[in-house]
Amino acid sequence: MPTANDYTTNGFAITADTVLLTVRNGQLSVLLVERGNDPYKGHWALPGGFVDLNEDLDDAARRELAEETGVSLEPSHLEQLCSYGTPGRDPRQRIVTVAYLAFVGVPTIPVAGDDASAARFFAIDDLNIAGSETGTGTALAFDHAQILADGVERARAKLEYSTLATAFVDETFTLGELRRVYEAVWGMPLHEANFRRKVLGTQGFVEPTGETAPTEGRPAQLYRKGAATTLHPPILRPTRDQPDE
Amino acid sequence: MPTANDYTTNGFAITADTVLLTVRNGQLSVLLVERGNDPYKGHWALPGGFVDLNEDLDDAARRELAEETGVSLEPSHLEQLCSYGTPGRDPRQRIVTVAYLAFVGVPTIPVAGDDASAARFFAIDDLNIAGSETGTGTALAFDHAQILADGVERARAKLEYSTLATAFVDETFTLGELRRVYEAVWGMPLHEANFRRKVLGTQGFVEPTGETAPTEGRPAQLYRKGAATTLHPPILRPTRDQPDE
DNA sequence: TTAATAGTGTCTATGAGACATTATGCA
DNA sequence: TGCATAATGTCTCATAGACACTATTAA
Repeated sequence: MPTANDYTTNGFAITADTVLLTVRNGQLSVLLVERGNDPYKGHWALPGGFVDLNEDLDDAARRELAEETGVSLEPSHLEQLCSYGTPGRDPRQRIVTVAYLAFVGVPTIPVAGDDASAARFFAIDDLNIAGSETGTGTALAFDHAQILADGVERARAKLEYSTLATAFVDETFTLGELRRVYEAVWGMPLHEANFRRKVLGTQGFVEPTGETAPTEGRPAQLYRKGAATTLHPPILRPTRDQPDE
Repeated sequence: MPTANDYTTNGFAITADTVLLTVRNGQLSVLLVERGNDPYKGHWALPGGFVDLNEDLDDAARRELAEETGVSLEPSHLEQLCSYGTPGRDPRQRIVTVAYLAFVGVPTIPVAGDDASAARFFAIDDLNIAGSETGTGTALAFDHAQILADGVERARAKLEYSTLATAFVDETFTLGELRRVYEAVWGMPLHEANFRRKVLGTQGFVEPTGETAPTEGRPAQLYRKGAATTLHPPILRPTRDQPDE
């Protein structure tokens, strides 16, 4: 098994890093690993690592995620985010990182790292990234704060026009659970009745199972993901009504 | 000046290719270069080439575009599209291509190639790419047909929620010209009166200059790009009303 | 009974699509 | 005058936001 040092040449190296998002305790959260080696030893970073010379990019992202965190992903649940290759972003050599984005529900995640010294979830609001108002002092390695910020914004946008939200809940779920996903990712409360009307009015978004689940109040109908992947019409974020200006 | 062969090692190489789109004669078109060397000698390809070891990715995209086609772009008019790195996509060695997307108006383009044997525009509908119905036999080099298809789809989507269309017209333009951009990119006729109402009703999209331009019929008001970059509300493509199914 | 959440009904404002009509240039 | 395009007005329908109200469970 190659280690990072095998790739330290005088040419380019490629890494594949993954922004794995989930919703835990009502908060949008990301899976990070603590780096066990320099550079940035002891800092938290996105799981990922060097792409092998005969390995496809997304295969590398899945392999590194599994090695460092124990999380195994279906190939379909991984989408490319962006690539980052500014000279100097890694002090060792010229490295171009292809970043991926993944969305999972909480119960599917057995976090246990092999290569990294630790792996755990952080609430986005507790990290210092662009687009997050609060944030204490957890400084991410490399330019991973920027990558994470780009991934969070992509996720927020995709909730509007895709069925992505169903990736964050169990196989069956209530509309309240689905709404709390939207609220956690967008960071704002939604109107319960209107949300229900929009979701049920969008063909193929969810379909009822006929069963109910207990809640604190009245039991809720259970739904499962429908056949649609894109939403017509989209479910838009509430008014960010100031034009650019 | 390094040539491609300088990069042929047993490691990774990075290329930066650009999908440069414009609207010519009412047709969405892309700038391609004819390859002067193997592999794919004589085939048409996206302009681009190898990234230097101490060069930023978007700098390389602009440099290669200028060298091969004579087109100089502002840095701001270039956005990253996606990266393509499947093993075997280039027969020489393992190459990861970072693809960029650019939008220009026709008059800004003095096409003249240095490195490539020829450079010219092709109407998207005349190429064999996904998402294009017709298409004669121009086979693109490498996986550039896929990259081009991804770029075209990105452009179509961005017209909906951004002021991108103003990048395809002159500094001042009529609403008819702007509408014909939308019609060319989306490949469908738009309702003239409703288009006008939506554009003028979107804060910051366009602002009147007070001057007029002659047309075949009644002279049209001239507008220039406004301060907005994103559109609230978006101008959505007409009904693709069949859900996924 | 109260708290809490699920679920329904309705009023209003807004924007989209469709269409009719007028305005203004040129051949 | 006829033609082509620009520009305006208006009708209808669908959807979003807001809000009131009912339903069903547990404590």
